[in-house]
Amino acid sequence: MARTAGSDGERTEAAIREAAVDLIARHGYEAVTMRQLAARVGVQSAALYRYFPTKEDLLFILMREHMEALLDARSNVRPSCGDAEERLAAFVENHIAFHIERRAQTHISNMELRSLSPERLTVILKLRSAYEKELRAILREGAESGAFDLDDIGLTAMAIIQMITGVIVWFRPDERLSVEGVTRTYLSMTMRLVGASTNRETHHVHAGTRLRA
Amino acid sequence: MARTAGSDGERTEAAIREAAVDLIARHGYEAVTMRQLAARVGVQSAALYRYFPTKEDLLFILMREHMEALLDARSNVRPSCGDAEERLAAFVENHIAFHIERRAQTHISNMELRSLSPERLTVILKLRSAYEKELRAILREGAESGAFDLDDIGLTAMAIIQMITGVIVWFRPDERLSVEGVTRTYLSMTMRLVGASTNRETHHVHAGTRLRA
DNA sequence: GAATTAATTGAGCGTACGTTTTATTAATTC
DNA sequence: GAATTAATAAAACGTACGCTCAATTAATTC
Repeated sequence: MARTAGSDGERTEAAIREAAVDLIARHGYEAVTMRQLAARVGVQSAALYRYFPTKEDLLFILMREHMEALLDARSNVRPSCGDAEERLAAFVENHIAFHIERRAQTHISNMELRSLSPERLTVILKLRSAYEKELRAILREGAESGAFDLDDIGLTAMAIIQMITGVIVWFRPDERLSVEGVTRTYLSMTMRLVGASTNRETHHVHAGTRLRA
Repeated sequence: MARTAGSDGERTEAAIREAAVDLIARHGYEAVTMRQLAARVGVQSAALYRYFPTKEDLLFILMREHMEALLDARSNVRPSCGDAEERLAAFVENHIAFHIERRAQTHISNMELRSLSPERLTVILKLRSAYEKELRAILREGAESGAFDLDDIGLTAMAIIQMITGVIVWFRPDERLSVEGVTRTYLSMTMRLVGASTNRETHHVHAGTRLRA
């Protein structure tokens, strides 16, 4: 046989991306085969090569688009330029919302860096550090204005990123914890971490929900 | 040819483990081949099977021993039973020291869980949660005694683990940052995170080293 | 120093991988 | 409605994988 009735390039490509994100996030890039991916899409493996020249191209495209989407999401929230604490809160809230919504892509972007060629790895790492740079700028502003009290901007930035990205490792949205609740708690922890002055006030507001688990 | 002059089972097995840890941490379990591993050891791939029945057995053994070593290291530090803050400090210091010293193994234990069979995955996850349970116990004690001020024990524990394990992602010991300096900063961040009361004092002690980066 | 055990090689088995090629059919254009 | 383009199937190519087996040599035992 050959072209199937109702086949559509755009839909097929989207289906490939979707299936690839899910499979690679679940089993890892190296463990996923092109035949497995094709089967999930409902197509022969040769058909994949009409849309993505190689397996690594597919991985790279998925990762690059995820990073670009992260930077875009960030740009759309940034304009609200208040003080450092407001900006940090916006950063954290956006980060957590974005990563919970895109668990699978985030997993891939964090785990499969070593499967990229050196040049492509560089591209992804540049996008990543552009994002992290924004956090460092916020921390620096807060440190200089006295809004924050922290030891080391670089270390604090890494610690915050690790902490708030770590949510996707264990958090499942339909449990005892809502996205809002988790975001609120992480925001509170972040503020304490940077020694924000409004620390204690923020606290006592939801003192009633404390000490779960 | 066959048995080589000076060959020794114990030494060969140790060499296989060492090479496997390095290769798997660098390239990922799925990407490393038995032939590649054998070449690194300086042996034919068939020889590997004298020491490890399958590739997955090798992975599992490496991971299990790493987790057991982590729990052992923890046991040797725990007896110093002071208040919650002291115990938390001991936990964090031990955790960071252990993970910096065993970067590669930690990477493997965090990244290659999905390559284990369900039964073996369960074994590793049990060891992991036994470790995390200790942290939660410390947090609970501190929350109840009033030494700490935190929203949610479970979330705080996960946040701390993610934060202090994240050190191995970017930290390289021979840079501007010493192991001691990083540990001190992370300890300080942890204490702020849990709302420990001695927060501010600890701070001003090394106020002179602040605001790097 | 013969018998036994330990350690390894070299060849190869069966399978599955990423990818290419060619043919074929569906949709679109004119 | 013929010509063209888009989308796929089917088959296969070359390679590399995890792993096994038989043979062979080094070390150890008695």
